[in-house]
Amino acid sequence: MRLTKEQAAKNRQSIIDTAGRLFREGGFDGISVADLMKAAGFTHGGFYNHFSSKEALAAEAALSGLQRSNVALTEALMDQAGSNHSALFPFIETYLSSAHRDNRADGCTIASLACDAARQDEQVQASFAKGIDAELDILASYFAKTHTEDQGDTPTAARERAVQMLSELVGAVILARAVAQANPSLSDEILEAVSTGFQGGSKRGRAI
Amino acid sequence: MRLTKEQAAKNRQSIIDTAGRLFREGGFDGISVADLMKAAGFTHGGFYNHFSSKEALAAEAALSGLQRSNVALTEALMDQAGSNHSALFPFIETYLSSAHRDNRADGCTIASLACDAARQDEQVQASFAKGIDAELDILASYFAKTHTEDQGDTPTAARERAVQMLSELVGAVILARAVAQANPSLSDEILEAVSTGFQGGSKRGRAI
DNA sequence: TGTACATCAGTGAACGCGCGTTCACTGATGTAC
DNA sequence: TGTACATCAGTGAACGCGCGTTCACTGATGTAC
Repeated sequence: MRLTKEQAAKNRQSIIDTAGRLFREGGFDGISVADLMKAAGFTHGGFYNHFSSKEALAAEAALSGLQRSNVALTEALMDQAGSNHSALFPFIETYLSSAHRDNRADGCTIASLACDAARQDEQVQASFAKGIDAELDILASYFAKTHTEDQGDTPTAARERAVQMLSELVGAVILARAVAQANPSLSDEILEAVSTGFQGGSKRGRAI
Repeated sequence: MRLTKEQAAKNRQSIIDTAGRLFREGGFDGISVADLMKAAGFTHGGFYNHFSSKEALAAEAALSGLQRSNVALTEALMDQAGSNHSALFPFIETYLSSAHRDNRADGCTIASLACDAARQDEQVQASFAKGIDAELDILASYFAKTHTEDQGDTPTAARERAVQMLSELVGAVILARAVAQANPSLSDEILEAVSTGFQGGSKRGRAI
């Protein structure tokens, strides 16, 4: 039953993609290797032909998920580069939507798995470090470009704002998810309050 | 070997406290009932004399940990009520310290377990909803009291600011922990950037 | 207050179960000649 | 280009292990009379 190299590589990527979805949904410990392989359309015995351990797959799946989001963010910011309004608005609105809160499998890898990452080994944390650092660079370069004249963002200040914004977005989605089943109105309130803050409706003057 | 009612109640609380520490450290799935009971000084067989399931203990431990933090926060804000500077500064500094990042067991229950809460049953989420809502009320009433004259915070705006601040603080600690082992300088940068924002050093005018 | 019995927190062995990982095997692909 | 053999992705049974939970048992406490 040996497969072509291309097919084997496709299957490997399919396992990584499926793992990404299922890990985001249920956590690294919430899905077994056997169920994971089944979901990808294989039996579990072949797993170790592709990965040295479940943890190694976790690191690859995390990196893949983070990079996919970063590519999408970069494209979204380029699409609207010439627009009057902030190109970040649609991204923020989507990120803080109830749809994103309610669909972990297809959502942000950071919001789903960052808590677990604190307890995983260095391989997994290295994926998060790479993905988060890249996302911060994307956001910082956007801030540096769009705000140089009127708000005087130095590269340092732009990076600081990127860290602050990512922290707030990630925190909001995590909080909203933590209470979603028991208190849906609190969950909605969290998403809306943070969204309002970024829309410039807040007294804190945090309009983008 | 029957114990006095007081001793039994003490033992029960001891299990809850130990569970809180170990759950924050390793996640709800990261510690077994047997190890948990051992850490509390008992054999595992007696567990079900106190709790109907591991999940029920998780809900109790989460609520207990959240309430403890809320009591501490309330006291900290009262202690400094007459001060010139914001009474929140010390809280924020402690929250965003590397000591807090590196000691999950004794730290904030939200920052440690909120991601996992999204995947737990409604009992656990109810604990988070109760604890988070209470913390938001504490912060909001602080904002409403200290900023009424000069910044015109309505109760609604105060609550919004509470949600935004808690999201950013929780998000920052989670991000910092996710990359701590693989990229310590990125981890430090995250804590410092968010701390700087709250100190009013940012261009975003977010001074408390 | 004293006695007899029910209660129940604790012990430690045992339960079934699912986990991550290993293994012998299959057979089409890849490669050396 | 054709043939012979090595490679390796996939299969499915099996491994040891730790998990959450249950159980029979112990014996001091709590309670009814």
